[in-house]
Amino acid sequence: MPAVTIKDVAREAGVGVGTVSRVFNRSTLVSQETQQRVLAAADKLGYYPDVSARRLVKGRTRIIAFIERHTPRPPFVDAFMAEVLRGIHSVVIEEDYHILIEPCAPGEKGDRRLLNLIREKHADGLIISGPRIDDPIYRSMPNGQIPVVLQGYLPGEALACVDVDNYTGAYQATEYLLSLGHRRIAMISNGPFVYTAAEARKAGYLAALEKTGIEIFPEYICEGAFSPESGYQAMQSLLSLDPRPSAVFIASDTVAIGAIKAIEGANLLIPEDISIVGFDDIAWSAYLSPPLTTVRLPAQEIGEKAARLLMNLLSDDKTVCTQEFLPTRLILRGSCQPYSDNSR
Amino acid sequence: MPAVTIKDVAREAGVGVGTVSRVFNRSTLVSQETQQRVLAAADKLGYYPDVSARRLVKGRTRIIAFIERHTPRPPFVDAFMAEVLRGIHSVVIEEDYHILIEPCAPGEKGDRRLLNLIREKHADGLIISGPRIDDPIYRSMPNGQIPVVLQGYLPGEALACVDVDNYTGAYQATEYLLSLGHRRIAMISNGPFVYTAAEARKAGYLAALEKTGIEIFPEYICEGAFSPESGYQAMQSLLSLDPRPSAVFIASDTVAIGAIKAIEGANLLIPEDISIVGFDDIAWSAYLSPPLTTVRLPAQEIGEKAARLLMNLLSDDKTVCTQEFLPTRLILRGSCQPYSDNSR
DNA sequence: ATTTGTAATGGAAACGTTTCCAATAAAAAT
DNA sequence: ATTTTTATTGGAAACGTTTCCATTACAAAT
Repeated sequence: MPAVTIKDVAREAGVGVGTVSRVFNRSTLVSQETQQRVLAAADKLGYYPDVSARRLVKGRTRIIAFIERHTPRPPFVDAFMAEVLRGIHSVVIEEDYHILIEPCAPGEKGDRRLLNLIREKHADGLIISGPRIDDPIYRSMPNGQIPVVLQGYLPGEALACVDVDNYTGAYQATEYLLSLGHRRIAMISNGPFVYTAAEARKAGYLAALEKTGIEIFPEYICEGAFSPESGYQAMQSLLSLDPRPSAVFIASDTVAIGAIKAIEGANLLIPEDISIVGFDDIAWSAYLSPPLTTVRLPAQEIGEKAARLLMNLLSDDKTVCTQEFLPTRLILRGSCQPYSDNSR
Repeated sequence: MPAVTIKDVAREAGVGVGTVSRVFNRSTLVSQETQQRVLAAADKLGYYPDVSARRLVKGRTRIIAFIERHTPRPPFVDAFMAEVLRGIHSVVIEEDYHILIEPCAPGEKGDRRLLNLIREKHADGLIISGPRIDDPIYRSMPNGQIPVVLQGYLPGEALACVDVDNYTGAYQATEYLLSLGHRRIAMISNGPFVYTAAEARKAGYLAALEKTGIEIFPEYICEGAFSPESGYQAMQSLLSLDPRPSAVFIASDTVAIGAIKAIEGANLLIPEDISIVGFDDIAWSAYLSPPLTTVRLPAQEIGEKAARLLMNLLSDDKTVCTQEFLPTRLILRGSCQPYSDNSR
């Protein structure tokens, strides 16, 4: 059974192909009566326009690509990413766009895949997630060829982007620990500092300490790697320090879970011996014991904003390339308490 | 700057368009020499074949759609889903396929979206995730129009599918609790029983009990709803029972987290007062306290298998519609202990 | 010398739309 | 009555590929 095309419908309805096309594009310049006839014919024949043909002639795909540009290992794992995706989807669906997901880890292969995506015109626009400071791709990208919005932030690039305000989030978390009287405050990053989010959170942490005039110990700053395991490791090294920190700001709840394990393993109590503030407010955080005080980020909203921005760039190109930073919120739960000298 | 097409390359290289096309399709019937010339010309002009045009003439998109057919609420949230997606991606990328993600919740809108996806030829094949028993869509799907593999299982449908062996997983989990001497074993499902996975896990649980000849209390069977919150609720109702269960099989780690909270809230200890077995082995499970004994499922492998199956269906249509059920593995950790009469 | 076979190539047709231009009919303005 | 405008419509051209068929050149076989 060969596919039924627009010509079949035209013949059936006794009209020209142009008219059929106009009907299906909700063009107003076709009389009520023929419109009925065309629709009836299409229905009878079971006609649906072929999206590939439409794309060819229109030069538009109505597809946006979501580029996962994280390190080779965890492309989709992040529950955060899933929520962002949900946000994106909820807005593009309104405009009848579709989403292509493309994990393109930095490196020869991923770079080529990303570039080809643009050059072969797979999508009309890109949302790039998880940018790294050391990523040279933005320079080699066919310039201005395709609208891009960064989900994240890249200093120095004139790209539209939406991100959570990592700096302020970290600043407030640290400030909160300071307000509880803590002075030996360590930090474990969510991931390597080549990720701008990790860097920004560290900067917020440092700024809060500096403002209070507290000396900064380099050994108090550890690098996580997105996993509980990395948090476990980092916390162990922190616990071996003398004096050990009385509080730790951990820039990822997932990493924090491993860190908590390490603390328990050392027979220390949270928050009695060590206070903890996390970051992300994943679904599980409220159910840890004690419930984790953490920085909540509007994951879905980030996706929505990014998508909305991209939609704007796609419809009228005179849109300026905005940079939006969405506010976080510190969620107080049970993993912190005022400083008291419980350390050795 | 108008896009450079195959004609430009042909002119530049002094050959016909057919030849250029052949070069780019790695056809062997073109001499080494012209091949060089064409490639050089293409490189000079910066030519890349337009994917839409190619799709139109080939009648193939080289896109597969991943259909999220869960209930309206949580389309992407599941970390499990993310891993499956990763598995899918890792195999389709080898064949130069792309992935479209399409949350199509059951209902008028989602149904139409799913159907249009097929009828407008957005993709060559479908992987449908999260099937529900009560989903009528499979009957209204353009029959045999498009290769489909189910990520999950739907009894009675002659569809290719790959799923985890939920039944056996649940059976083994329950059997384990029985072997520890427990007799009052409750269960909380991962989600509503219209989801085949939830149903199968319940069946496995029941079968284990029946085999041991244990009376089944309907009040011991609770319905979760994918969230920690739902687990919290369910466990509270379980704890109010008299006698309360000495062990609970919870068919989702995420749900289990909420349940654990409820147990702690009642000032009971795991595993001293209640033993717990979860399901899924999410990243956090090993870091709970006590570490959660749970049923691990090969999430990524499911994605790989499903994708591989779909690739087969796409390449030669004589492939039979296989049904694969991947084995689970019970991971013993610290949330269970032999039965002792700690209950009131 | 002629025929046959093979490898390489050019170019038209086809894929299924949209869009533009011309044509027609009807209505309005002169 | 004639011209101008407006509302519909038909259909050719275009979008950028692939594929098929015909052609050419040349080697091999007769």
